[in-house]
Formats: sequence, structure tokens, C-alpha cells
Amino acid sequence: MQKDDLIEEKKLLVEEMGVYFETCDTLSPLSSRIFAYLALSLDEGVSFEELQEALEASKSSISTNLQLLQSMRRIGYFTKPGDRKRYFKIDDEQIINRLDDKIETWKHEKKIHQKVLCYKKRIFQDVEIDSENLLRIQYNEHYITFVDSMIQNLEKLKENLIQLK
Amino acid sequence: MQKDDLIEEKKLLVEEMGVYFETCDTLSPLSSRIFAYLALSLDEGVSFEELQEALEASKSSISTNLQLLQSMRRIGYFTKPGDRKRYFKIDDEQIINRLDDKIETWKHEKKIHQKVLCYKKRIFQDVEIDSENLLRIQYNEHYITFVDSMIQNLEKLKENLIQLK
DNA sequence: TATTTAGTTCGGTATTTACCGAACTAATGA
DNA sequence: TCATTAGTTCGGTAAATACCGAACTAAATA
Repeated sequence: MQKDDLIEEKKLLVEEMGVYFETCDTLSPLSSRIFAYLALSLDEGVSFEELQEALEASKSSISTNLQLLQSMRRIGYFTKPGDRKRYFKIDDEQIINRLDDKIETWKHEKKIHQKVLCYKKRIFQDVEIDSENLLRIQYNEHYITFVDSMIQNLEKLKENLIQLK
Repeated sequence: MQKDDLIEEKKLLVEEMGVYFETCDTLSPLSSRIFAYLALSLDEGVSFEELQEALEASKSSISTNLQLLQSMRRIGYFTKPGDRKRYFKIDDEQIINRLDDKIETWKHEKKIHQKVLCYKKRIFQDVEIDSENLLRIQYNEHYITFVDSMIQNLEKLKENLIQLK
């Protein structure tokens, strides 16, 4: 039957996406699968119960990891009137939030490279500097401008996504 | 004394960079510190022994992590004639290699999003599709083009770095 | 007021990861 | 040939992480 096929495909995709987000976003295995499952669940949100059953995990683990994903601004939930359950879904802004995180990471990288550059310059301040080391310092300087352009690109792409809404 | 100051500053920087690479490049704590230490050691390469002493780690751990960093194309070594020791240094191409890895990651991300898109389209192929879900599919398509531009940017920046050599 | 529902919190366990020491190899040197 | 140097490999341990179950809370319902 068609429906069973889709459920099977969903399982496979959750697993594949799970492994990806685990390593690339440093999420715990379960967080990663919850996020993947929600990303593939369109229309309505997904209840706590459904997650428990689909991912075969305990209540407590589901709870902990849902909170973690919420604190990372990757998911959110809504409620239905007259229904006590929460319905979880990926955060509408999660792509933008992830981009923000990436931008922060690059800014951090820039800061570190600036410190390294200072350190290198201090080392050579009194010594005469050979061409090889001069090259290294220039390379470092160039890398910082490269990181700057990365940050600019990410910010531009973020604006593009915001426009789209 | 000046020299002691520099050694102290190096220690602090190794620690700061260590924490950064640990989380951002998912390196083990020791790998991360080795890499940081090498990045701050200009001129000559650094011997196995010096790493052992500076990072207060065992022979075996240093060995394992040096191999790991080499397999990641982040560091390399050279030898001096009449000297059996290896002198480790960061790989001249490590920034480019890291960029390559980042490009691969984005390509992987693209592949996954394409699969998700296929899955979504399959879900809706027989059903009539409401405006909200149509929007979700469009968003997905847009994200893929966004990933494409990320990849292109990274490739351009990589070319720039190669030119510089 | 007692019961069910929906989720949280907390203490413990199992798995994974990081690191270590001791025994080993391969090459050089006495 | 035996000793030393430079590093590797392997088995084990300690620490961190992920997950679980049981007891709990807070709100709704009977």
C-alpha cells in the first residue's frame, strides 16, 4: 500500500537526516531524530505521544530533547483549543536562527585569528623577520579578510531569506 | 621577562583555540590543543617530545592524535637530515582542506534537502495541496538555491586563497 | 475530592570517548 | 650484538554523554 511505503520512506529519511544533524549540528542522536521527524511532518504538528512511538524512546528522553531543541530555537509548539496536548513543529525561523549561529561561529573564528595575529606580531617585534614568516603573517591577515567576506555572505543570504517571508 | 610572558600567552591562546576547535571542528580536546599549539609555533616544526611536555599528555595520546590530525589533512611533518625525529607543523593547505570539508558538508546538506523535497512532493501528489503546504515546498526549493549559493561562495573564496599562494 | 492526562525532574545505568601505561617495532648507534 | 631512540599498538580505565524508569507536578475532568 502507498501509505506504508511513505511511512517506510519517512523512517529511512529520519535516520539519514538524523546521522547528518548529529555530526554537523552536534545534536544528540535523539534530538537529531526528533528534529528530522518534525521536518518531515507537514500539515499538523506532532504530539509528544507520536514522537514517543515513532522514535521508540522514553518519555523523559523525549521531554529533555524537546526542551533542548526549543532552547536552540530549532523547534516550537502550538496548542489546540480544548486539547491539552502540545503539538510540536519546526520553528518557522529555524533556518534563520541556524544562520545566525553560523555567523556567530565565524565571528568567533575571526576573533581568534586576530588574537593569533597579535601574538605573531609580538613575537617578531624585536626580531628581524624572514620572508617565510612575513608570508605567514600576510596569510593570516588575508584569512581574516576571507572570514569577513564569509560573514558578509551569510548576512546577505540571511536577508534574502527574511525578504522571502 | 619577555620570553616567559610569551610562553604564558601561548598557553592561554592554546587553551582558547583548543576549546573553539573542539566544538566547531569536532576534534578531541587533545587534537584540538595540538593543532592550536602547532598553529602558534612559527619557524621550525615542533617535535613529538615538545608536544608531550607542553601539553602534558602521554606518548600514546600524542601519537594517536597526531595521526588523526594527519588523516584529516590538518597537519604534516618534515625531517631534518641526520635527525630521526619528526617535526610537526600545520599543513600548508589546511585552510583549503578545511574549506573543502565545509563545501562537502553543504553539498551533503543540499542532497538531504533534495530528498526531503521529493518526499514532500510524493506526499502531495494525489492530494489537493493547500496554500500553506505549497509555501513550505517553495521554501524548501528556495533553501536549496540558497545552499547552492553558499557552495559557490565557498568555492570562490577557495580559489582566492589558492591564487594567493 | 479523587482520577486521569500531559509532561517534567531526578537518580541511576549503559554506552561512548578520551586518555593512559606497558609492551612492542623499526631504525640507528656503540 | 646489545642498547638507545622515536614512535606505534593494544588493553584497560576514567570521565562524559545519552538514555531510561519511577516518582513527581499541574491542570483538567469525573
